[in-house]
Amino acid sequence: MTTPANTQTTHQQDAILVLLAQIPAGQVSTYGAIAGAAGLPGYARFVGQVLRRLPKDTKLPWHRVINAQGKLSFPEHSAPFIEQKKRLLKEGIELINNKISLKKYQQKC
DNA sequence: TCCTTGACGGAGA
DNA sequence: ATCTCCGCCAAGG
Repeated sequence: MTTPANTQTTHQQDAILVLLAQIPAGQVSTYGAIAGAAGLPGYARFVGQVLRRLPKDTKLPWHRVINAQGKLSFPEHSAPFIEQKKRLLKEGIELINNKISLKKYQQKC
């Protein structure tokens, strides 16, 4: 076989994508929570990098991932911010002052 | 190989 | 509750 060099992070990336697909509509998760669930505590930033690399036409619910503060990790005037907020509202997630109540919407499982 | 960047998180003022 | 600073880790220049 050809030397499978980079397997470690690649495998973890796949785990992150799987967890992302696990998030049901109407609920959200945080970068840190996904990282921890993937067995990578403290890798919140890495999760962000993985999502950033997702293709524009991905079927994965990337919009259900927010930061630990319950807010969207995009500038309020940016296009992705508007798009994410739009999708969340469409799923029945309530944003109060551009903030989401993790208490109510964060996936517990 | 070193420095900078980034869809983060948490503590402090 | 808002803002700033520091620590975290991987990827890119």
